[in-house]
Amino acid sequence: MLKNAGGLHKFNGWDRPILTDSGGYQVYSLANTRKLTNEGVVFNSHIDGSKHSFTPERVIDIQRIIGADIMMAFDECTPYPCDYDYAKKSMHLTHAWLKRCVEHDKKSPFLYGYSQALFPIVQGSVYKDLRKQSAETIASVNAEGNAIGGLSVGEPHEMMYEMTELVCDVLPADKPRYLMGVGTPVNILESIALGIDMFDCVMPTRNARHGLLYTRQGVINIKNEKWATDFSALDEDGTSIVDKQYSKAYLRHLFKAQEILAGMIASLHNLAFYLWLVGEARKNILEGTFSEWKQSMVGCLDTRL
RNA sequence: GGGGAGAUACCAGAGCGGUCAAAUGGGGCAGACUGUAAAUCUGUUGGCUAAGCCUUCGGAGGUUCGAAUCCUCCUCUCCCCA
Repeated sequence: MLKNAGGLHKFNGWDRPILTDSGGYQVYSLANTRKLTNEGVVFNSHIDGSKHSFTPERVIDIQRIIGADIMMAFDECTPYPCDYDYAKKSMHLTHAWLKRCVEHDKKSPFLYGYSQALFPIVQGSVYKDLRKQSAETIASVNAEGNAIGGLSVGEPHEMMYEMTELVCDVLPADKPRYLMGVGTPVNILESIALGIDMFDCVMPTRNARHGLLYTRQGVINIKNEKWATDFSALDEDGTSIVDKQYSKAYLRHLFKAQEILAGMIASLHNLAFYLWLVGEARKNILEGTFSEWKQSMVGCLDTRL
């Protein structure tokens, strides 16, 4: 399935795949309100306080029903910092849950006439031996693609890159390597250089809602006063429809007026920028110019405009 | 015409003799955000030759060691009655 992801393949009857997460990240982000056992996780709804539980089996069932083309295994995303003993214990828990996910996945039939891939997730915090061991375990599952979790949770970038590189050396190169939760435009380019093929992140949309725009010249905080009377296009080089349609001053006004449209326009812009960025990366890889191109991009992307 | 209430920083609004450059909201300015409990959170918001000093609480006087706080007059707002 994924080998055809370039074009001809139809996914869930549409032309774009659906990817669902397992809830593993909620185990991390809802740390205050959940109870974790070997069986799974119990947590209270923030909406009405009702109890809910995630187990590896249940998480597969849910993703089946959603019909995701790529389902994620249930894991525990450890926080940073995380002491070695806990990281080790947690990694083994994630591996045990993975086994249950895989078994349950095999047992349960596809519901909508197309197959669903199940990606396992490497853990191991920032410890090299754990990361290596986890990557080997994950690779041995022989899934259609492999994910790296537990990074971009507050550790220094250098550490994140070091772990990514180490894990990429173990995970098969002929299957997608998916770095979960990353990241900034620079993070993405650096990670591609280390062998990553897939990403997902809240950054382009959440930061857009908060007024941060990514461009190839650098980062704009559109809420800043300096844009108040700048009536130039949102992004002269932008590829999305909003980029030339709206001015910086207008978007700033929408933010100041707390118009919901502000977050929508900014999100469209950032998403288009991310798409352009990885598209360029792909092009440069194919042309053998990725390294130089990345070098030239990284210099600008972090600039504050 | 008679009676009453009040004027505080950009706005609203506490404070009612010293611990007040003045609570708290809002607004302004800036920052954070990385498998989305996130249209969220944080800092800052009189001026300077800044651990100190200077000018602020409608205006002008006064009382006091000391006033945004007490007294007198003035100006202006709002409410009730006629």
